[in-house]
Amino acid sequence: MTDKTTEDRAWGGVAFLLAQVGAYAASAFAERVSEVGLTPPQAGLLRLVAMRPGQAQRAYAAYLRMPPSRFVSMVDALEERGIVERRRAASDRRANELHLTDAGNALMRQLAAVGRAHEDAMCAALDPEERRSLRAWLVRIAADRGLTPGAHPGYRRRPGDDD
Amino acid sequence: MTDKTTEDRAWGGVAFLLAQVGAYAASAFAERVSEVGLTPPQAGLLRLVAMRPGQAQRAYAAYLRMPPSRFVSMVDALEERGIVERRRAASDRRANELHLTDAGNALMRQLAAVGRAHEDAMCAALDPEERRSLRAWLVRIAADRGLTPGAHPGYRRRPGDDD
DNA sequence: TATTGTTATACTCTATAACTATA
DNA sequence: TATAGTTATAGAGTATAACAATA
Repeated sequence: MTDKTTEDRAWGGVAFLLAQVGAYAASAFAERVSEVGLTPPQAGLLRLVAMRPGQAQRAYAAYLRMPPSRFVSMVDALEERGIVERRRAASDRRANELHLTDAGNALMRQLAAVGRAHEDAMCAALDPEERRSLRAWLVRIAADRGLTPGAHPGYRRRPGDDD
Repeated sequence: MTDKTTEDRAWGGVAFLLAQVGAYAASAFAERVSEVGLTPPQAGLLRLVAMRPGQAQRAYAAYLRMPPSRFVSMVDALEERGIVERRRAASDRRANELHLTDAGNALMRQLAAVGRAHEDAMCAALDPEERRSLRAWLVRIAADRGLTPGAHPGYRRRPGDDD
């Protein structure tokens, strides 16, 4: 079943390769962040709160396209570990604004290191110039397909909404 | 929360973009093949049986890295619809060899058309030369990371096995 | 009456492992 | 005793939708 001289054609087209390599990238990243005690969605939220602190939960949840039920338990876990903090909004006492604690900021730095290592591993087969071009094309495709910067859609999104 | 002039940096690195665009590619493909009444794994199996007919189930399952339990119900569904056929192997009567029926071959042609449409949509933002380069780099990355040609790992694979 | 956050429930998907028939 | 295929079961993860507090 495994030819040593696998035909190039067997790899399939760009779309299939994107799905395959993308799934691998997600899986490998999950493994790496688990060593810092985080799941990929948690890491995504951390990054988001670090970039734009003090927003209401629903804003983050909407941006990450995550249902509220899932989002709440995620914040619960991070708050129990003292990474993230909920603060009642003064203007609207229903809303919870999210902030990173000092521990959260420290974790963010670890997370950044993990991200760099992952990035380098994924791009190991490419030289710096190829790496830049690849990134530019991926951004172009993502924008063309109407994806949200920094938001991992996962598989839960209904395709066809904009396709 | 949504800047009109989103900073390029907000898209993240190559690894994140691969995961994001890859998830989208998988999701959009799932939507397309569902119009032909198939799930993505079913489409993958169909392609595999078309390429190498007459192998035992366990060979396909192993190649697709799919647990037997999941594989059996998948074949059940395809056989009930008369797309795929199980034949007892003469040499080893425990084994089931898989073959496409005429209907299966016809469906394969539809599937090929669906695949081409999907491929074109995913690459709409790229010119032909960029498209070729992108494919070559993705193949290089996939090979470098030890991925199997034509096999979609999904998220079920234990990362770290070869990372 | 609508909205923010929360909780409860029900459902889908998956792998694990027991089982059968051949070898 | 080991292996191909099958079936049963239990667990994780998810979304849907009911709920409480505030607007």
